Amino acid sequence: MSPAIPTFPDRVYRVVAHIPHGRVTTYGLIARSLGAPRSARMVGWVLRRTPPEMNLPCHRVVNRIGLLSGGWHFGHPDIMRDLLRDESIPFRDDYQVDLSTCLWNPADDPDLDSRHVP
DNA sequence: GCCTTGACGGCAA
DNA sequence: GTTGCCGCCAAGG
Repeated sequence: MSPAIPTFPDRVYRVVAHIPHGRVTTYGLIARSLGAPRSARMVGWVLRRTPPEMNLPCHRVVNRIGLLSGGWHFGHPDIMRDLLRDESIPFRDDYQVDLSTCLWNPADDPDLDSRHVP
């Protein structure tokens, strides 16, 4: 049978699904954990096409400075901001989270096999 | 079939 | 410290 090679979107979904409650990560960290440190943009492209049926915590993904760059994709940045605030995620500004205390690195999760084979 | 945009990031000037 | 450009890959006009 087909080995079911995990596609790029599948890997992104898996990482996002493993983001702990009350924590956030960045597009760059996700891309880097997938072995494509320069494809952070692709992560955002994948998340934009994320089916809502997956119920992925895509609101826990922010850019490298903690800004809710994808807030408008939830209808309004306030929606994303409210979701994060509901998880007690500290905010530095109205639309910027404090990565210093809630940043989560996918590579730090032992459950994730983010090791890319040569 | 070509050009522009896009939920980004790193580096140079 | 700020501003701008390039890279990456795909979809839309």
